[in-house]
Amino acid sequence: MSKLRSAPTLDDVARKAGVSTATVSRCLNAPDRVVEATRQRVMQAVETLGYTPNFAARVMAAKRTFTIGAIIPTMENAIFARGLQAFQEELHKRGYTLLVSSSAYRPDVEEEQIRTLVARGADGLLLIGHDRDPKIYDYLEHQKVPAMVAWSYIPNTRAPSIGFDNRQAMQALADQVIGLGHTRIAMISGFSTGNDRARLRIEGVRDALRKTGLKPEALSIIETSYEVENGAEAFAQLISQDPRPTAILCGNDVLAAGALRQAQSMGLNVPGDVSITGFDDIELARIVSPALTTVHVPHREMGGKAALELVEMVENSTPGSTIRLQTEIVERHSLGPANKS
Amino acid sequence: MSKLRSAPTLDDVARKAGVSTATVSRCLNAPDRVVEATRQRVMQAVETLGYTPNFAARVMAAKRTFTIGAIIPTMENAIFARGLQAFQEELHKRGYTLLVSSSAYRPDVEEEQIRTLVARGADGLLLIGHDRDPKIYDYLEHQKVPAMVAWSYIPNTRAPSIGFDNRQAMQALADQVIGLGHTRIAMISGFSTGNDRARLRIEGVRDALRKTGLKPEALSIIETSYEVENGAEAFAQLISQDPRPTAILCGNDVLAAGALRQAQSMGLNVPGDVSITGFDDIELARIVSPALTTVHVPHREMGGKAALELVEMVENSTPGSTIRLQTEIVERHSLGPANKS
DNA sequence: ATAGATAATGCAAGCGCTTACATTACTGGC
DNA sequence: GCCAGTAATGTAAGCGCTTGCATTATCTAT
Repeated sequence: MSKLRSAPTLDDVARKAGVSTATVSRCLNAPDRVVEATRQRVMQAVETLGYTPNFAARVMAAKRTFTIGAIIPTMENAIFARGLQAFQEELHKRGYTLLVSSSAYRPDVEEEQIRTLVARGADGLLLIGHDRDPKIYDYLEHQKVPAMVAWSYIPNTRAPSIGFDNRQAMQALADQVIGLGHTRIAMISGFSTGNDRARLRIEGVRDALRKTGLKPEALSIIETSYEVENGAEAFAQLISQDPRPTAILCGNDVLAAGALRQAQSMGLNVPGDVSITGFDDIELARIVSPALTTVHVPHREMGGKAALELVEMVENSTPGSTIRLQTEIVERHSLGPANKS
Repeated sequence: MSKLRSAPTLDDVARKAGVSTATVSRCLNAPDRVVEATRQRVMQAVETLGYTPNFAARVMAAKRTFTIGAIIPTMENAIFARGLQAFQEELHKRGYTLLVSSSAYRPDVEEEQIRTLVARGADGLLLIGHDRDPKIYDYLEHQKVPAMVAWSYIPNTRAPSIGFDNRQAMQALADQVIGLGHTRIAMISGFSTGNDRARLRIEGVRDALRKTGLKPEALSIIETSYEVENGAEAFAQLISQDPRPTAILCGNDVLAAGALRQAQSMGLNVPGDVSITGFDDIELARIVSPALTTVHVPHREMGGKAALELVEMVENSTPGSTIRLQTEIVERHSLGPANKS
């Protein structure tokens, strides 16, 4: 029976070049183990046949995929984009391919994605934040797939992490807000269950309040999902309180952009009537006006180092180290002194 | 020699359940071809062993990956995010997994990514825009990997596409601008080489100009890459012309946001002194103030339908059909009547 | 009961590659 | 020139799964 015309295989190349499949394989994976003349002949054959190695077969034989998986909560806004880009670039330099999927902030979806990625043979995984069912860490351990957590820094957890201290960073910002005379402070946060970053940022604000003798229980917080609309809505709700807050700290820039828009559409001056702050310092923070005073996160550095660290874990079976990055407050124009009215 | 403890295989499950590997395989892939009692026993074994099928092996044996690849120009802004999300959701419903990578608008990178995705056995590919080396289409054809183009609508091309008529959409917007009395019009576009969307949008503006007897050659255009900064810079350059343009049409919302910011920082009122328009209607368009008058693109619809269409091509080896979607102009506040000064 | 049909299961041949090991082709030192 | 030593290449055994076909168990209608 004649073979159907289909993608050429190693065998076809070998036959065409008059060598064994082993030699072809070596040409592709370890060119220096093959003499010049042969290599040329083989490469010639590869070229004319338009041969592309079959990934699955290669993986199967070599037990390595050179693939790293990453699961991020969302792709709809730019929060993770820049860091992920750096992650991918660094990975690429090291010969790895990145597989990305997004979980829409849903733990069940995340778990499914993790399993999918593992089944696909990801050599390692990048996860965002620490909070997740411990069973998942068990599973990963059982499958011997190293995982690294990013966007968070918490030592002594199941997985090593690279990130910043969300709590401390937010506290520093709150300190500054308080220093400007604000006492009626409110907060718009992402949902804090299952999201250590959101949770710790809230704690950070409470810490700052406590430090200056303000009652942290009095802090009114609205938790919502990270969308502009929701930021706007939450703002409307908070600002209608009596007495009205003079500063509204937002869990991220997206929420802050929403709050800002709402303030403006309500005819409120920012920061004259009310101050608004963000977190992350994504591009958006500089686009809105007034530009957002926010916490700058070293996205690219985080992504790049995460890649290095993860590759190290994969290749040398090391446990991986936990790295703390610094954030800094970037003062722009959405935060001003409290309006003592 | 004792086997190293490693992930359990089909064989392990089969042995544990006292059946053949074929039966286990069927339990997993076609449960109704196996009798209840056996299935339970097998599932039990799967459970206790913590078995996860090996993807590469499955692919190799089944010649199908249930994977679709997508290569988008960038993940750094939200232009493709929403559409891709819809694409992914629809794919997921149909049992497919999406692999995404970004090419940073570079043809060479795109080509490499295409090859990678094909080598990984993607059953189909989603590409953005038509413009690319014909060799790539040859390659795809040779490898028998169906590809669908999105974000563009051009009939009778190498690959079927789903999208909108960029030229006509931009012309409609330009018509409106002209209708408002603008005659000195400038444009900030993305690089048009290798980017049919950018190219056609420019043509659209020229068409509108021509239609009303204005000279299309007089249109000054700055081409730059799609970043806020560049939009700002281009704006500064265009606005310094004498006579100064009264309307600046931007190739997308990101560029428009940059232009807007620059206008404001130069103390120019938008749209009082100069009108600015965008394209795409991403979230950003509603966040900036004044909110952008722009062209609304049905991102989610496009993504969803692209998925349907591509799956159809993959599963039934159909050539795929080309679908045209409608855009509409959304009037917000960055476009106003020409200031006859 | 029993032949004949049908459902459930098992057997075993690949899928396309990598790689340990075996074989063959070159080196240079004498 | 010959031999040890090394470099280049070939041989073939899997990797873990799916699936066509063969076999065996179960059912239906007489």
